Amino acid sequence: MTDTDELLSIRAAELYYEENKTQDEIGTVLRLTRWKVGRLLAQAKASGFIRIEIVHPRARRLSIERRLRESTQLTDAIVVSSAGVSSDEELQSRTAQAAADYLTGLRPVPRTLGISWGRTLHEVSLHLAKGWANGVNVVQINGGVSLNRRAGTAAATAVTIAHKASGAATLLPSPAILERLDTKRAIEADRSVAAVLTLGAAASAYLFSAGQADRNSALVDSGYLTAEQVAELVRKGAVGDIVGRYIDSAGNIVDPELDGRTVGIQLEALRHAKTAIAVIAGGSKHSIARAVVGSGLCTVLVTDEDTALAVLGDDI
Amino acid sequence: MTDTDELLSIRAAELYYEENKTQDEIGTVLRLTRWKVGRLLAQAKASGFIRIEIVHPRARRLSIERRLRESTQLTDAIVVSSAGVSSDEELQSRTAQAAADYLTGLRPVPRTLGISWGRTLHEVSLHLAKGWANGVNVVQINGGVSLNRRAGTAAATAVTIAHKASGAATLLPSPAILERLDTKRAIEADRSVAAVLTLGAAASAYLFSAGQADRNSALVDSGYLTAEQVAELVRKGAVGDIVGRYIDSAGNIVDPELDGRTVGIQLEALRHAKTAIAVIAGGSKHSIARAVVGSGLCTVLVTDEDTALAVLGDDI
DNA sequence: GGTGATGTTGCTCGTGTGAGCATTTGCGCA
DNA sequence: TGCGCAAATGCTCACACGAGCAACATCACC
Repeated sequence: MTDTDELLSIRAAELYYEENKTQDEIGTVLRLTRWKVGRLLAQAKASGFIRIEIVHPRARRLSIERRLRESTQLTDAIVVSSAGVSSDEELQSRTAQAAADYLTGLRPVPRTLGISWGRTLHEVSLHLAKGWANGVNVVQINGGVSLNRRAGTAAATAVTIAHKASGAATLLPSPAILERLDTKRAIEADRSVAAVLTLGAAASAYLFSAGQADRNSALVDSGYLTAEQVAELVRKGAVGDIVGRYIDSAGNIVDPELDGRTVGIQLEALRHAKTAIAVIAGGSKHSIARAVVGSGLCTVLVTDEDTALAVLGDDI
Repeated sequence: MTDTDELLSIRAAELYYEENKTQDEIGTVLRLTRWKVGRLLAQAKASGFIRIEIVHPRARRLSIERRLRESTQLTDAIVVSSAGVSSDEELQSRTAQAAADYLTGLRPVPRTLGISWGRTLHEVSLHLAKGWANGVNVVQINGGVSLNRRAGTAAATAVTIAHKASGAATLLPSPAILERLDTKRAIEADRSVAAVLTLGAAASAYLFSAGQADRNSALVDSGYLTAEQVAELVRKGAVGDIVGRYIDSAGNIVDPELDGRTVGIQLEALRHAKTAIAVIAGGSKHSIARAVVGSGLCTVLVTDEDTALAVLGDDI
């Protein structure tokens, strides 16, 4: 009997959702009472036969957001739908848009916003509307001025975000990673750098992205690391980087020596921050997203549906 | 204003469809009146942002079926949903199932059912339930007894369909295509063959599939044609075959000489039949499906969603 | 075969929602 | 500035629908 009922529920669902018939009409067609039809439809829904998707670049997955808030220590989660998305680029664009939206609606409005840099953050800056806030000062929290032709992207990101909020941008005039520890100590000791780091460590909110640990990493692209060095980090357990610092799946620094040569705020500053917004999207960033959320590096996660499910452990 | 409205309609849709909130509740959250929310939802639906799919192996696409009935001369159309289908095999299986269902529900129950043979038809025979009808006699309408190890599939199909309907199967003891015209004439003249052909030409209903014109054709597979011969047929405009006869996109015989050596009922028998059910599924059969429907070779089409859209000319 | 437990069916009632209409708002144009 | 038109808004009404309940069928078990 259950088998016939299942088939009937499908026939009913077709008439209900595709043909917009009333349950009563469906009852007439299928020779059922109107209540039976209602129950069949409820059954079809409960069995997951009815899939309702909101196909729109700005659609979100509220149910996943709720699950994230409930099963992690995140105070907030923004999950963009991946319905109808083919490319990773589109996914990143959607996520960046969502991050811009979130930032715009953030209350209280941060006085100082600490930001990292990268493709994702840059896209966020472009998606922000002019006047998204009034008087937010932006400060870079990790090094990374131009080593290559990508010149100025990091700076442009900070300046754009600040400019669109009628605020000022404070840049961190330092490479991301230095070759020698004492050089790093020296540059950190420099007043112009130290002041920025102090400012960054005391920001009222943070906005940062994450990099995956592979040859496509932004740090490799920018010339701070070689593909081989990253491969070695992966061998040591690295899943990706946050503000230039490589972490393993437990959120721990993978290579203390390398980390010592990395310029930027400490991860602890993020861990203790009241508002730390991580923007992470794309299939290659599932592991790092998991590590970031799992180890409490952010209070807010802005991501795509698939990454969110990976964080929740729903994928296999 | 339209832009904000679009965004609002998405937010409303999320709350309505994902969170099962009432329009009134949504109004409270978004600071809108309950009527505005209703209008936003209607707008979201009208704009196609809300996609409702019935994910089930036996789900059909009634709207496409209706369009087919309206814009072609088909008396009936069965279109199975391709939602959640990954492989062509699954699509064919779903379509075969639907064909079996249709045949079971066919009224008046045919006294004699003319059938072709092939992978698809064989699958239909397997999907038919025992006792799907009572006393239907099955007759093969085109030649094709075993030339290779696939031995007996054609016969098995006919016998299975007949057996499950407590009827008898009449096999056509002839190859599909003969090498010489006079051999074909001779075999046709043989009483045992002629009787079957006469019976087949007078069947009360037909059930047949179609083959695509490429190297994967069943006729190539069975050894009746070489891949080169098929390629030559394609050059002449062939899009596929029906009951062993290759036709072009207009439904005309492509190669009269070859057709003269093909044993089976004439296409005209199908064109004039009261009930001619074509079962055609899979991405490679779009053209042949189009040709069959366009040239009136069937009165009923059982197919998959994508093929149906191709027949309607919705693809590009 | 009787009896209780469980699931199914038919129904009442209240609520959510869409159609249709009155009213207001916004906007172009004189 | 004022007028007229169109679009958006607020509302009434009717109705489709789900929750909850009573009656009934079904089945296991004594």
